[in-house]
Amino acid sequence: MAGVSFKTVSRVVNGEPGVSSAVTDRVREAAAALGYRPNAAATALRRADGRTATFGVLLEDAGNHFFAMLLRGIEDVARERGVAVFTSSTDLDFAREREMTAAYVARQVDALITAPSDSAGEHLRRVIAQGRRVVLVDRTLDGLDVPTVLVDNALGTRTAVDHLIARGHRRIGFLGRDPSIYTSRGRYAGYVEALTGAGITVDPSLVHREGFTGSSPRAAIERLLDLPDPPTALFTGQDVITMTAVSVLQRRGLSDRVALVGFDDFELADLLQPGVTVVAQDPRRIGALAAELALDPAGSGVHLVPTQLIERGSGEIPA
Amino acid sequence: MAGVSFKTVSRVVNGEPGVSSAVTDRVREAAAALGYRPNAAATALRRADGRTATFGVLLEDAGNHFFAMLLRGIEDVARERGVAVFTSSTDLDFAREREMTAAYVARQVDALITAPSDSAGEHLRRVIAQGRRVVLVDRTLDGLDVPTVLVDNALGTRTAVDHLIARGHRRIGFLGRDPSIYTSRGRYAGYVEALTGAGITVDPSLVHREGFTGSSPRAAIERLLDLPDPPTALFTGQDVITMTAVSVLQRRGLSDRVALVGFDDFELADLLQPGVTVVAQDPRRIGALAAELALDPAGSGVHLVPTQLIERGSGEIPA
DNA sequence: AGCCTTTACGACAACGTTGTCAAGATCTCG
DNA sequence: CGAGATCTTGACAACGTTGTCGTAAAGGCT
Repeated sequence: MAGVSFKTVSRVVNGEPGVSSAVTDRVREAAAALGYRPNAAATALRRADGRTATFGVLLEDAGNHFFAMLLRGIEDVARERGVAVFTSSTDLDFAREREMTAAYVARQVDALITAPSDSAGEHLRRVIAQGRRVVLVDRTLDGLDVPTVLVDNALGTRTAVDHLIARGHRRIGFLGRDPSIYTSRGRYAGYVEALTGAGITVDPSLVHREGFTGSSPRAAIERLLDLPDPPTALFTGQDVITMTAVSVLQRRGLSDRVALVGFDDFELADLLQPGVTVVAQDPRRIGALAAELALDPAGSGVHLVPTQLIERGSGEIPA
Repeated sequence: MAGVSFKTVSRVVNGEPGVSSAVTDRVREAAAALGYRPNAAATALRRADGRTATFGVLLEDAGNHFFAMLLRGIEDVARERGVAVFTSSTDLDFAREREMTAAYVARQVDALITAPSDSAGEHLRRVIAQGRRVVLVDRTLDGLDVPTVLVDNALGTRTAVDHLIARGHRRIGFLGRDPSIYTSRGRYAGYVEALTGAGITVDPSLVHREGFTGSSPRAAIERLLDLPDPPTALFTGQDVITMTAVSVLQRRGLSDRVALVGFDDFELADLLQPGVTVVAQDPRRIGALAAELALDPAGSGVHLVPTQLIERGSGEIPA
């Protein structure tokens, strides 16, 4: 339509030098009139560096507030740099994790940003060996030397449990997710450290770790509260479990009697009665940092994003 | 490595007939050993139908619970069918909307699933004219004959406002988003219909529509409650505004005095005091339906997903 | 004017696949 | 045992770009 070779179009579109301004204008006009967009598949295929300007993001659940905000953080950075983002949720299903990793690799993503399960080590190693960039968020795996963004789960939990201990609590329940989840292990470790640091022995009957016990968090909380010598405080190791605890405590009229601190902030935590004290993460920042590491060829190492204890009432109930 | 031509590899990988089982095994072994994955860019480039098994999803905010769940619904269906999903949030910024649409078109998505702004008509028309599949969710545009998934915003709102009227309320505040948002217009229309249907004239001083008024929802709620003759009930036209209303009412100690019904369900709505009555949508179903329409070449028309009034207490406070 | 440099373009190969076609090997059946 | 059918495989073009190179035209210098 502009009466030039397709190579000249390529030059104009990519802003390469060596095209007269008259021809440039003609090409631009024709491109606008036709709604021409370069075919990204062909571009990626031909480019020397093979870059596709695409990330693959693989998280547990894009419907969960924490991961949704993490995704927003990735998006924010990606959009600025013209990178498109594939997303998918695993729901902790390893088959899906493998399948989606393969799907992203087939689509030649420039980087895979993922919160891996413990089992992911093997296939991630292959992905890395093929020279594809991998960035880990929220969770990590031994022996994988890739840029990683984490929080100090043990430290955050220690802060929370110390906070409860300082208010006189000795019997503090722990409600955590399956220990096969990296964050869950760190949080349990922090709980144990805090208690032993204060000279309190860990009472296994106050500990619920999903997958070990088999029962649901709700049943576990009920069980703890039904003990002859029930806990005076609860630490919950994830937002969903925290909300479950709030629900159970409310239904039993114990909201103002049993202290509660949860890991992860969530919407409306301040509007509940009492407000829920939490160890907050900054998932948007975690995501943004991960995306920057994915874009920076020199990016490496483990980056810790700090957590913050937010007092809202539930964690300040004395023993 | 398997000692065959690359065409034979293609046959094995795609399960085409006419390859002996011995060769198939050799190829599979070699592929496994090398971690070979077909290059999706090359495949898409060469395929007769040009399919990329990729969707582009463009919503307002993946961090908002409604859109996050909508995205999950899309993901659920997409994964089943081997489709990868690009996601991006516009935050109502039209420049981003255009930019990301172009980015998805360049990447040859099989379908663009989007909640369009009013301004998107022009560029979407071009995208459709180029033969690319477009599916609208949550919002629609006149003169775009594409598969669409909506809820009946006016009906849902009428149900909510009728519910308040049935409990004796006559002065019912309306707190909505910018009328440039499709859903916001339908919800306001439903509010007006319900009131006039009950013989109540709409009092403009009880109506806040962001963008018209200029002020924030929080300021608007404060203003309404400060009126000499304040509303006895509020209808809030979106989850974020509902949460703001809960916050203001709580701070003023009016939670048990002023009735409240909100559009959109949200987490913890049942754990607030009182529980928040809402007109709930089923965003996951909306997303799943949209994805199915995107995959089905025969999919067309406007599909309405029903809303449901969930009574939790705040909407049952009498005048 | 004659030569060299620069500018502005096009021709062509290549990226890694799939679709088409051809050809050799093997099987079937009278 | 031979002719035809079928089965298995490879050669080659093509998808829409980018990178390399060639070349005609224009410009600069002596």
